[in-house]
Amino acid sequence: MPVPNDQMLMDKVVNLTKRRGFVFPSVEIYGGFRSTYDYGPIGVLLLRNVKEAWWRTMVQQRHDVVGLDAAILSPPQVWQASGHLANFTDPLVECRECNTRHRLDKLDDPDTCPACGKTGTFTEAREFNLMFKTHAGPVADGGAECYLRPETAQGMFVNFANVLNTSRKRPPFGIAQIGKSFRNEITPGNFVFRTREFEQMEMEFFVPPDEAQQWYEYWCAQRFAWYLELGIPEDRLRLRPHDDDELSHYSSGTSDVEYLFPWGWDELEGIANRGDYDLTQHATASGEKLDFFDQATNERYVPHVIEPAAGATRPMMAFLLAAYDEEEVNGETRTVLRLHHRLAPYKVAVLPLSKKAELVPTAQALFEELSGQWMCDYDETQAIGRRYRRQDELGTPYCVTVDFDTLEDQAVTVRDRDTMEQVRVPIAEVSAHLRALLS
RNA sequence: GCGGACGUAGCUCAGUUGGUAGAGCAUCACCUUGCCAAGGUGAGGGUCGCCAGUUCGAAUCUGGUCGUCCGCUCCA
Repeated sequence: MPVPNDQMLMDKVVNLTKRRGFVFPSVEIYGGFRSTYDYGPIGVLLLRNVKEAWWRTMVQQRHDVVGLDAAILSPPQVWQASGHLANFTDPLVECRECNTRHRLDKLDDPDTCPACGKTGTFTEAREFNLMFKTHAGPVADGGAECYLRPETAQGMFVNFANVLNTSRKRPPFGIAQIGKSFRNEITPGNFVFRTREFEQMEMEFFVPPDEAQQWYEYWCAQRFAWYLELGIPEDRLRLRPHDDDELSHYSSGTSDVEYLFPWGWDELEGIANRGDYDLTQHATASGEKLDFFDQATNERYVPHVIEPAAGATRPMMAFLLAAYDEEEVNGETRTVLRLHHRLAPYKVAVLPLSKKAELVPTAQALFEELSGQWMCDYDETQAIGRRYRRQDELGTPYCVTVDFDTLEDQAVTVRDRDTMEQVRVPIAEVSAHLRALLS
């Protein structure tokens, strides 16, 4: 039965993630800490799989993209050059009359509230810098000031020359990175959708200037297809070009991949044409040459950049919401996460039909063998039907059951999560059988 | 941050006019069963978000604080 994509679904999924150890609100024993979440035993597997699926398509399966893992702490010069110090600071005022908040720099009349039309009701303007500032070294004086990165992208720009000189790549080529970023969001919320500490999956693709538009279109299509391939239904996914007035300070063109969340369309990923903005800014600020000399054409140019920038936890949420399903089986509700096998926390669960002594050693040996290839679960408690339900809720695509016949025929039952069908497979062939299914 | 609503076991909730906490499900152990949330017997788990105050006495009243949700705003 289709589950309506509404607040009820959101509640069910959030509830499931807490109940089954996907996500916990941080530091609950101290009352919680706003806008931070911890990923539990199951959630850490799912989140890693989302990141691994991204890395696989963006780095592993490409000849033209290499990886990077840059530092989170960075000095003010980087953010001065990138424009974040100037553009990530919003002067905000609040209307005392109608309790709305506005960006002072976007108001036509700095004294009149656009919401209620009253004049002179604003509070003093307050600066909201979205970057976390801290101090490197033991003394917290001005000279030691540094920032937690608000995006991973600058690590790629700052290392552009390093990568160019060591990787034997030339435009068009990309640098990809997965890592934590930090933004002092005014209002976090919607579970893990907007948090102050979050994980990004970003790739900067450096291209000859005259190829920028075609690569921009290429990456829009490529990224859109990625979500479809991993199980997001087409009617809940769209590519939306930004209007001119919502473009970031660095972008000359941006499209968002959006998912139809229970609260409406919202962003999973942005694909931006950053032009030569970043490399030029860093070249000017640092005095280093950040360009490319093309021997074939005898031309020197500053590459333009196409940037697909995704969150990690937003897609994770979208995959969970899209995978959540309920169906009626024997008068009971069966909750099942129909996650793509590449995303499923556990690929296989090994379940001895009984925990009687004669079945356990065989089951455990099989578990040991399969665990060498995949993240597997092992469960011998309670009735078999209940254990299938537990695995269904975690999205485990295959269950392998060792039963009393196994002792005779040296074969086990492989049960499919989606169809609930079972096939008998000789123990010696289980590994290869599953490998084919999970490829 | 401002405005509104809310905060009792892992989950869903009871808790009467203030008298010092209960149920179902879940978890764990044992018995029974043996392929789709079976049955039985037990067990663990809550200073009622936290801190003060009023009171002989507060989960129940008051204040503060933390957190959650919605709106304003921001964004991967």
